[in-house]
Amino acid sequence: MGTMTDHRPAEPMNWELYMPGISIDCVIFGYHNKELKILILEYKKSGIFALPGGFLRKDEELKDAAKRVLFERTGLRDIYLNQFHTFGSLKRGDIGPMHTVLRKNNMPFDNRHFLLQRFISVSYYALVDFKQVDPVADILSDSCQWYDSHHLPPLMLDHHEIFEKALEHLRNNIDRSVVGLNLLDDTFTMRELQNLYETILGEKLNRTGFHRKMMLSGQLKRLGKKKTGKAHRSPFVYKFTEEKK
Amino acid sequence: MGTMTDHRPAEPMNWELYMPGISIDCVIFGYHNKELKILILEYKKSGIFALPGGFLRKDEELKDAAKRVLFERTGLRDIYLNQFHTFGSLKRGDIGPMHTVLRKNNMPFDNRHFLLQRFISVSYYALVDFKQVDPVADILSDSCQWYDSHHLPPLMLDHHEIFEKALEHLRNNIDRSVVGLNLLDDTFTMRELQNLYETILGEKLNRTGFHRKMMLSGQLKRLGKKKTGKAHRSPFVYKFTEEKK
DNA sequence: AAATTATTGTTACAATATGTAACAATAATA
DNA sequence: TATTATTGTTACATATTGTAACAATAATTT
Repeated sequence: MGTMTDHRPAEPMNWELYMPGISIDCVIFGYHNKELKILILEYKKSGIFALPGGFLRKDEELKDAAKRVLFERTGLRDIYLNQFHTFGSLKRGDIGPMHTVLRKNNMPFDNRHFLLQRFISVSYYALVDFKQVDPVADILSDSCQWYDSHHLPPLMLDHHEIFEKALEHLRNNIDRSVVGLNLLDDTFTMRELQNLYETILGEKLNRTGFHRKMMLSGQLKRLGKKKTGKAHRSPFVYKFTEEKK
Repeated sequence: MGTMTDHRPAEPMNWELYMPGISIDCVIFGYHNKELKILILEYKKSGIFALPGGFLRKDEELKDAAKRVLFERTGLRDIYLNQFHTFGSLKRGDIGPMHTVLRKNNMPFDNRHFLLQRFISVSYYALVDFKQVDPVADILSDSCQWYDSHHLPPLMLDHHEIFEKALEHLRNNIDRSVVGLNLLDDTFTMRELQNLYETILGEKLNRTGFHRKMMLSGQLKRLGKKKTGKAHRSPFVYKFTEEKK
């Protein structure tokens, strides 16, 4: 976790520079081995798991704050980001978990500490290339790891609800080429694209119907053939006509 | 403008009870005479127009805050509400307009006044029965009026962008019966329903195709006939099978 | 009372999209 | 050379959508 690079801010937080009561949470999706993966933080010594998140600087655009969080966790810039909902449930005001984190880390605080107030969470989901990501833990966390979306650890506060809503929005957007562009390699076979769809939607799709729909959609360009080494006809490889960025 | 009832809070705001930097803005849609209407506030003596909005109490759910704003402006409870986006552009931090409002109203303030900070706006759209609404101005405003969505006055800050995004979401949700349930009378003819669709979508629809789609959707129940007084066949009246609430 | 008018409800048919099965192509293996 | 597994293609049934034609009918006009 973060052995290669460390994007953590070196200085401790100066809370004066941040908007109080507003947090940014990110559901970071990756795709590997036919599994939809999510990046999850574990707070030091507390056994508390959470979505990667951060705060909004007073001089910063919302989306830039989300980009900053993503850079700090993944080292990647120019990531696909989509704001999907803002969560403000009062049970988010449960200071228990954060209280535990501060105490276990021997950090000084009183009950009016920035982190112990009620927070409204503006939430984004991100689509990243699993292979390019080097997950980095932050100053309060001892790990930042990919988890299969079907085997998430118990998450803090309403973070599981946030994940579920993000997945719902991802499913609604699956036909936009930006999904495949960011979760697959540059080139892929039709079966690999179908596997991605089936993983995200959580259901099997008809092979020929899928093939036809994709070819008619106009978002794919067929390239050469790909030798698989298997005892059967070799598939074509495709790429999206749209540029990644 | 609030001649019948006044839902304004009697007491001046105690800013201590509210989350700083977080506002709630509402795009309130009504429908009348084949026009999509929006409720707009005009601040006293300033010529500044804005969406109805308010602030989030520290002990209040986000959606309850939006409901409170709606009640204060329309006198209605149990309104259909949908959170669609959160706006946080730095240009929202432009204190010019609010500065003007406070000054013109001879309200004391300094540059750290609650209202002069940067705000993040969690935005909802609402669907209300035009005929049941009695628009009420608030303490800073001298009017709260319906405007045709095609003839809105110039709006404060990014409020026009907020309206446009709300309309986009309304258009995406138009096939859900909740739209017709809240914008039309309990019973209506097929033509009246089609008029609503055409107004919201901003385009003409094919009559027979619309009729068939609606009947096959299963969300309509046909009642008796309606004498229109016009020299032609009288239409059926319909209602939605789903209950209003 | 019969013809006219305007709009509604229904039917028909074409065009398009979707679900499913059959079949041909082919790269490696037996 | 035959076998095997998977791919690309074609075919056909079913469902959906776009469009036009036509029949029904409530009030008005003649």
